[in-house]
Amino acid sequence: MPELPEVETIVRDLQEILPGATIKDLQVLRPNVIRGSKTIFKEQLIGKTFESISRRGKNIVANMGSRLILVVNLGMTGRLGLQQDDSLFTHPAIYFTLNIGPTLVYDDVRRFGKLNIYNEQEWLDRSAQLGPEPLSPDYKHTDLHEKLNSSLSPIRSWLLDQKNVVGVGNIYANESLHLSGIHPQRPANRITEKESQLLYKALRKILLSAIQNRGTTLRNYRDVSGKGGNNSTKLRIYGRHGENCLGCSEQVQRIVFSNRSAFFCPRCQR
DNA sequence: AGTGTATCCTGCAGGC
DNA sequence: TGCCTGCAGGATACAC
Repeated sequence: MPELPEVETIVRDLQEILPGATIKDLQVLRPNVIRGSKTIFKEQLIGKTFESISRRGKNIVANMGSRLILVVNLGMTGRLGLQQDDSLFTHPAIYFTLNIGPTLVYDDVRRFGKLNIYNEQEWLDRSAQLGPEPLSPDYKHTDLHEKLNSSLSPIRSWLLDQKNVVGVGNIYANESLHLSGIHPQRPANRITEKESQLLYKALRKILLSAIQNRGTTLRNYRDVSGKGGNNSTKLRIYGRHGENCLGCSEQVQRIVFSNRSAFFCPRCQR
């Protein structure tokens, strides 16, 4: 469910709440959302204090002190929130009892999300396998162009692969490709330098404005306080098949490849 | 090596 | 109403 803008919104919310909070107790109701044994997971986390919260791609990264890192990937329907109103959590998977404030809840309808504990080195290694952050000032359009050159895969699939660039999921891949006028099935290595520059700009613009709108809520996504994001009405192409393209009024098409829907305008995107 | 597909789950919308 | 099918923001193990 959540892509970079949604995870960024949650991380900013958590930064206001968690640093300094100590985990007093922990209940794992759904063991399949954690890697490894529930007993070890509890042993490692109970008594630890949240030192800082950050984001790497679609991962929420919590520094727990003692060189221990808790990494939360929300999958499709994962969500972190505070238990101020029980009715908000339909599928609680983990309860974190803190020394201050309400209980922190990890809730996940489909349980595709995962919580992982790493030591510092393990996380560095894992993080090194991920691609660059698209919003980092170090990320240049030439980085994107060079990497595109070595791949035959359709550009929409390429954008979803976290080894190439992190944080982009199906919504923002489709949105960026529409804004830059590139067909989702175009082989990555057949994107011209000029087009890759357009894609680079589109990607950053789309992600930044979605962050400003606190993310896209189609169904399950909620911020930490339980509110949906405001970006869904701003979508230009995602989910709009059968409607008119905003640029040229041609009908928006939907096709499926790699088991995911792609939306595009046959006139604006070649 | 580098891609595409099936799979993990539950809920919901739409067709009959 | 109820049953069936398809589809949903992600990541990964596997087959080619």
